[in-house]
Amino acid sequence: MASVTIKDVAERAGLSVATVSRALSGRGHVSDAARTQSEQAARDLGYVASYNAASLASGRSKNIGMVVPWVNRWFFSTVIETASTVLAAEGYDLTLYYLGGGKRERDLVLSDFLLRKRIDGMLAVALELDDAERADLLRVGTPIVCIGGVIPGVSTVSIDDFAAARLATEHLVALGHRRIAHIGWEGAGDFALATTRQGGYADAVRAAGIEIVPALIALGGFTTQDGYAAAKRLLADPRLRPTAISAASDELAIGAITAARDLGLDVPRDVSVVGIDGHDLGDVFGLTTVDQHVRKQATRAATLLLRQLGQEPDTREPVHAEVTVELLVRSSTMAPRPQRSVTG
Amino acid sequence: MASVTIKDVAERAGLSVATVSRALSGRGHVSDAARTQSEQAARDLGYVASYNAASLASGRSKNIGMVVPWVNRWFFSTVIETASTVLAAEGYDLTLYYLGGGKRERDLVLSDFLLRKRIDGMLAVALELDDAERADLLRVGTPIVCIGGVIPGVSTVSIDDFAAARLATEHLVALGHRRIAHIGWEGAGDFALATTRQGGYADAVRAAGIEIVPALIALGGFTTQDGYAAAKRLLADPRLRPTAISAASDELAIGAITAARDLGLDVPRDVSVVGIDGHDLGDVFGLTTVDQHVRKQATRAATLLLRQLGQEPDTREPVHAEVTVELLVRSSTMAPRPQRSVTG
DNA sequence: CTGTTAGCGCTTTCAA
DNA sequence: TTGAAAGCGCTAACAG
Repeated sequence: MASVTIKDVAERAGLSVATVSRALSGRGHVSDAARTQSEQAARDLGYVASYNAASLASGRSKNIGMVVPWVNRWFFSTVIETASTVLAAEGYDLTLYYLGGGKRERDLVLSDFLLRKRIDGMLAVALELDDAERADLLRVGTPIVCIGGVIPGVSTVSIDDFAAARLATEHLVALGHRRIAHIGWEGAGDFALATTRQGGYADAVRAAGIEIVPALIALGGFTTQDGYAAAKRLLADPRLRPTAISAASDELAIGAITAARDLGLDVPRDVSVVGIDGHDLGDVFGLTTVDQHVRKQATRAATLLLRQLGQEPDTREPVHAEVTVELLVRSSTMAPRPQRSVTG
Repeated sequence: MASVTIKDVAERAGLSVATVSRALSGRGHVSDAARTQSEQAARDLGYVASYNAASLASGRSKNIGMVVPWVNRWFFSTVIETASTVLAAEGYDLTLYYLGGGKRERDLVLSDFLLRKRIDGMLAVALELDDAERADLLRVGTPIVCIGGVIPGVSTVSIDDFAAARLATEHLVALGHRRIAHIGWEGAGDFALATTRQGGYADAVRAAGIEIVPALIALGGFTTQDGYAAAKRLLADPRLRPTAISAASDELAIGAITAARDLGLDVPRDVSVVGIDGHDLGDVFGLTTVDQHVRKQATRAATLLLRQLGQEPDTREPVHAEVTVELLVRSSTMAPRPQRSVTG
């Protein structure tokens, strides 16, 4: 337990503590001899530097904080895995701040945990802040990179949600669908409709000269279960019965496919379903989707954050990187069957 | 940036640094007056203690390390969310060590990251170690609690995997099934068959006087895709065609259900499927399963770890807590239809 | 290139 | 109950 310190290494190597520190950390110039001896001594003793001491002295903690509203959803767990891998390769730890609890937990994380100088930078995943929270965070001065959501004034990696949903919906329109439902969630912020997936759906529908039917828009949660419930409502009601569903995420879409099957409907013969994500399970469900290249987004975000850490605080500038999405056609979409009558 | 230190708080409160430290951390006795003043001054100044400095001085870091082989699988993400919530409530951060990369990343985590005195304790999720790795970890002396897997000599929260799989399979046997397939993965360790889900399956089958057909046992990966592929193989081959499938996890089971549907088979009329987990999606798929109460397991594990941190190092003793599983019957299982002929 | 010397911000004896 | 003082283990000027 009385762990071996840098002092022990220095003694064994016959060097000063400072030289060993330089040799092992790679900061400052050291002779090859000194480096070799230091490394040898460290290895002999099984020396592992204390992060805390190093952090305290240097102000750098080699730790990134990641704030997530969920872990148990594909987008988030994929971002976590990817970012973790990228960061670990550069010697960074990843401390996870899960906002899943209530308002109190959230406040605690935002006001306390993140300020304790434990992290060098922060990856904010789909984090929506009010003005006060945002101001608080910015004041701290730690570099932040957002992914899956935008915080004004902060570096961001994202896709064009509006365009992604429009693309998905346009695919349905191009196949000849006219009664297209949307399953999604409420957008946040003032310009929600202009920037969100719901907005993209509406835009594509309108552009096709189709009237928007509010009853065909089901806004709710994010989970597969929510998608299942929404689709069941939509598809079971003979007055609504869409020929296609444009879902705001693959999880919602998979729920919709399952609901359709449970109603005895064939996908895509009776109803087409398209999602957004590029979910790993898309293959199994034959899901046509708009791939948002999540791993690429996460890699970019982590890389960007790392780069900002390397820059002087005052040279850091908010960067916006947008990843291009891609339509991935599988077997959950096709042209609608000719309908006898359509009840509006 | 020039952040406010405990010294600033002490000055404003008109107290010594030592007293403020005691007041704010709750260690040692302080008068009510001193406590109130310290807290007030801290609030006024927006003081947040530096974890690093506190850690260095006290040896406690208020940080738990969690080692996971996956994030993007239900069991793991659920454990992460649950443990994170429990730990945060006690003021602990959670640093995630994802072992997803290759052998090199794994070694790095096990030999470096975990030894840097950044964590007070460790939650090891389904971590399988060889003897050398185990010895290394134990030598460090940080309290460890395992979940979803056992490390000899280390505190563990788990279920009885063997019994869970036997229960699932017995349920099929009781319904009258005789051709029961198993989809799972290779067990590790010497006593694999005696302690794993595959073993439990085999035991139930044998106990029913049914001969074990190796071709009905599909061992492979852990994902829904793997379950899908395995089931498709099993169900498409007329020489094999089981009337029921006992899957080692709900994800495999969901894959199996999807495969069955794609083959035009009705679940449960044509084939029954049972899983193990209590997956959130079980409802949507009507999946009969053996609920292993993951959130309860995770809560126990986190609580147990916290308790061990409170004990003197030499009073700590490995504890084994076993959570009871429960059969949850939904609509993916039923009695087999009378068969004309069975080709063996 | 290397050693000496101060701390980093906090906790914790030890006296008072 | 409180304060003074001595570190925790490391890094970062500053000389040499």
